[in-house]
Amino acid sequence: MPDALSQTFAALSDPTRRAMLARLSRGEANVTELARPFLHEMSLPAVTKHLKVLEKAGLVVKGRDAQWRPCRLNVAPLNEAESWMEECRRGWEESFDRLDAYLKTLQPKPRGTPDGEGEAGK
Amino acid sequence: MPDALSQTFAALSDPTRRAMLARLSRGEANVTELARPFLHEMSLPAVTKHLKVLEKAGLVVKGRDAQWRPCRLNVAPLNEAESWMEECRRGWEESFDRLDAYLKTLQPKPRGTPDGEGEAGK
DNA sequence: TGGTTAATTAACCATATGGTTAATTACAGC
DNA sequence: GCTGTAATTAACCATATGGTTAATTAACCA
Repeated sequence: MPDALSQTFAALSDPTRRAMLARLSRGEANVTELARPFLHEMSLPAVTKHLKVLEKAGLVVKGRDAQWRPCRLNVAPLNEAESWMEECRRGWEESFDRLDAYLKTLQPKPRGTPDGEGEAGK
Repeated sequence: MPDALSQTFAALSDPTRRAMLARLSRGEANVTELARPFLHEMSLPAVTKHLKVLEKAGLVVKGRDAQWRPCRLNVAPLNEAESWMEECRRGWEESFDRLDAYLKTLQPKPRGTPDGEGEAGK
């Protein structure tokens, strides 16, 4: 799946990677710094691989300073992912509005809606 | 990875599933309706599987009406995913603020900051 | 009872993912 | 030119994912 959104969401679908992003959201870090919290659960190469996933998704940009690779967060893909979700929720809310309007159409009862057991549809 | 956020993001990391969610965001649909746009690219069982992924992630709720399974979108997991991202971006923005404050500390130049080539750090 | 439609399950396959250990590259400092 | 540190690559393995076809379940209809 080479499309950007899929890569972004896939990158976010792992708790290790999310933790790395959260770490980077508080400032630059090189690979060993990033890896430190996980070195009791997994090896350094595993971290490198996770980092590569984040990089390919564009969420992390890796620089170079001698033998260190200072990494920083890039939020652009996050924004695109968020706006997809936003769009999705927007449609959902509109579908509620449409349902609401439809129900008003069905039940013209113009005076005080004197209570009622609810149970509108079924 | 049984944690909810991971499941949500993983569910969103496939274009077919996102398209199904987008469809559901405009209103309920049963499985064949949901599947229709994809039946030229994949089989019905494939769609069923995608649907199951969405269901396990809590993004879709499947009802039953005779032999039909009316599906509707549930946005709650979307909200949680979005707020994780929001939190991540928040940290990122704060780190910018901190950098800004730090730079002001370094460069007390109290009068008009008469321009400057930028190039603050390096 | 038998036929049709909706949907799922079973069995299988190829590739992707997430991890390992061991080897390798790249750089700094003496 | 060695030695140590940072990081990646290589080779490998187990399991997960995304798809297939064929069979099955479940409901309606007549």
